[in-house]
Amino acid sequence: MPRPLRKAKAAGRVPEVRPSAQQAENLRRSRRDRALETAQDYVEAIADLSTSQGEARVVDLARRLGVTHVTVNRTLTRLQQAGYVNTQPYRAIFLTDAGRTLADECKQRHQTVAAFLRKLGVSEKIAELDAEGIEHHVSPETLAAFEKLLAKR
Amino acid sequence: MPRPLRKAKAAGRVPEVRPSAQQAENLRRSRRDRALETAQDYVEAIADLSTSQGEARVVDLARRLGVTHVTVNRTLTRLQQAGYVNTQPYRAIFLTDAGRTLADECKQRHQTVAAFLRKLGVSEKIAELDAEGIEHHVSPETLAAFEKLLAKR
DNA sequence: CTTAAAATGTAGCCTGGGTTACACATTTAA
DNA sequence: TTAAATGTGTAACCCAGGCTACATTTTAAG
Repeated sequence: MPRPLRKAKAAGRVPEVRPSAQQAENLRRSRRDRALETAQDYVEAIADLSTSQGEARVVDLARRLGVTHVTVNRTLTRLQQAGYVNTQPYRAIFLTDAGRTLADECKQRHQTVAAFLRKLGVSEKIAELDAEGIEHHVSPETLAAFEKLLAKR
Repeated sequence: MPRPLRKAKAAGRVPEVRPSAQQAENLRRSRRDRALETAQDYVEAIADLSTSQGEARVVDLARRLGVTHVTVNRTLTRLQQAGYVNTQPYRAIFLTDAGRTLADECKQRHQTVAAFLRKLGVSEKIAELDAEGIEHHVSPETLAAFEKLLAKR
């Protein structure tokens, strides 16, 4: 008798159909969120540069984001279509109202996450590093929990 | 007379260390990490399925990860090249030692992050959801800080 | 005022990760 | 035993987000 290629299906058994579906949904959301991360990183960088340099230019963004100016350029096209920025050839980049709102939210959240990590005893540098990745996955509920702990003492 | 073209920057050159450079480096790391997230999600899912179902099949993975079997298939090819899994056509998927090690680390870290969030007062469901995204960005130092707080009380 | 340097734009390529449509293999039930 | 159902594989496409190489426009030095 040949070795069975697969195990027989346990008839009538319904082992945790839900958990798997829930997990899939979580992962799907994780991936969906990723589409917004770029926009958030960009508007945050543009806001910062506008403040510190007076205006945001493609090269500055490229330096700040750690990519080439080509990537910045193409991404800005998408962000403009999405309504976050206004750009004109060879001119500085400006945030729309929506972009500014998003930037403010992101900056606030980033600072909360970083401060939270520092409060836990994480070093300055690592807190900043981890916050950069974590911030995009923190729901309002979790953010509130972070703030609550920060308010203590 | 043609104007001299700008010389391309030497590849691999490290720019001066500046605040902006630091931020760029953080973001670069964030992106680099993303390349590992998929591997982690897959080996974790394979490990879980192997335990709960006796073996991990493509369809089960697809269901669990919330993608089609095509995506699973292509990703498994890469994971095999990376040395995390062993696959044969029409057969179950097995983790290599490296894959199992990675899976264990991930599972452990995921549970820590989720437990940490719950301890902060985040609801079960949201804790699970956020942990799914956050876990990939938690450095050993931050994980240790999470564990430390979990040990308290 | 010229012109080289710097900034910006464009073309084209790569990879990862998602999809649908269809082909082929295996399991299972009649 | 055979045919349908299920699982797996492959082809071909899409989009985001990296890149290099080259072209064009601005800007700034002489």
